[in-house]
Amino acid sequence: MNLTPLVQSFVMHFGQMGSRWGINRTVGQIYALLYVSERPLNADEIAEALTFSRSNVSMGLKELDAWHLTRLRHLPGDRREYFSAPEDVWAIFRTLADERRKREIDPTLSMLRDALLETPGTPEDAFAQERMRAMHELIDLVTHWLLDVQKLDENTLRQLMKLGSAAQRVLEIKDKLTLGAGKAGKPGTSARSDAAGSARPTEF
Amino acid sequence: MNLTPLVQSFVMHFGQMGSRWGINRTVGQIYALLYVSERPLNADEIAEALTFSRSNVSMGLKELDAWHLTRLRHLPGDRREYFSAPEDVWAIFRTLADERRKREIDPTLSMLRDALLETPGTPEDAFAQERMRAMHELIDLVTHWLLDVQKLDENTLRQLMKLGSAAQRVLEIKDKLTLGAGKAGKPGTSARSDAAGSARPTEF
DNA sequence: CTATAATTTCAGTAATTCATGAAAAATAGA
DNA sequence: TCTATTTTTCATGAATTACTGAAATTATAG
Repeated sequence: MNLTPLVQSFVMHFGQMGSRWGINRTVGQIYALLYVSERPLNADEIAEALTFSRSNVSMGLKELDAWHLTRLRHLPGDRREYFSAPEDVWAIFRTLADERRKREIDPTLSMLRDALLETPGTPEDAFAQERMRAMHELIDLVTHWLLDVQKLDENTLRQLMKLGSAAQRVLEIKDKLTLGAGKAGKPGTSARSDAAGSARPTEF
Repeated sequence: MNLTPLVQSFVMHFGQMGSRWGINRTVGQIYALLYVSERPLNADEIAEALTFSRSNVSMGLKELDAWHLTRLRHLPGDRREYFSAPEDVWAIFRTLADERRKREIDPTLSMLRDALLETPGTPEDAFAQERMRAMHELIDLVTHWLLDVQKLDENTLRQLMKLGSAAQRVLEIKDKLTLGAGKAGKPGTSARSDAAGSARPTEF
């Protein structure tokens, strides 16, 4: 297995960026290779293509598995394990968002919640707690919003994203429509429209 | 300067999470301390509070400055430099998003753009390039969307986020309104509504 | 301009993370 | 069950990153 220059540069890039993304070179390169491979690869093929030791590849695959970024399958008449990256880029995006949230956000939200339950003993504590409250509110809001957005199907998501900040306009439109709902709006539509002005519903 | 237990645990948490966020312990702790401090602190105070060497604090502050996460000021009659974290959490969020995009996304987008300009020499290259195209399209879409969203003011953003995935409903509402625009819609409003069905506008 | 205080740089060292090969464990066909 | 093959674990060394104290640089008050 020798890689074409195009694949080489893609793989190398993922290796180098790995450190900025919180994964190591090995893991980055393995993922990149699987992502652009048409067929699943076994660990030996990966080790050979990237000139990593077999054990290093094993560690890397384990790490990718922990991120739920690989699919494992067996080919008939071959007892080796074959790995591939899911093809659906939106699904990959969702997985990444989920995992990063779990690892990078949730622990902090949890810590902040605990801190906010404490009774401040000093004026400094009171100030610090107010800062933590502001941080918690923002993270909580953004996190839940992204969670909600993630639940949308690909087409709706595309539509929403192409809309960009024109969503602001949509909010204005919604307000207009809500105002007119008493006269002409449909009940199901107007019932939902109060979400913008009140607390976020726990579930959609 | 000795820290209260509440502030201690906040600072420690940022130190520990630092590695997952791509910053080191020192930088994380310094930022946490500044964030919950009512008044700006000078480097010696930070070094004492966190028991870091003075030079380590200097490095850490330099790093935070590179992230545009600190404000520097001078107090009258004191030639030392005093540091603080901006109070506006939304502004901090924007700054972080900008910096992470610059460091973690832009280089990859650039690499992908270059790769997509190449003429694939083999069937494997053609497949790999198609995968890169899919990745590029997704990252580009999400990145521009977040850029657009970031431009909204705090209140609009709050409103949008509280709306959550009910934004899907808003899209439906918009469609209804757009359909009815020929009869009742205002020109300025309906002119914007086609954004959802066409390419993303380059600027808002 | 000089003296002094404050900050930064940098070389050396400590600590952490990464990668390897050897050995152990697991898996599946015979 | 036994055996051959594949995968994982783990101790060790290599490489990278983080931290320190001393020296150099920069800034300011007089």
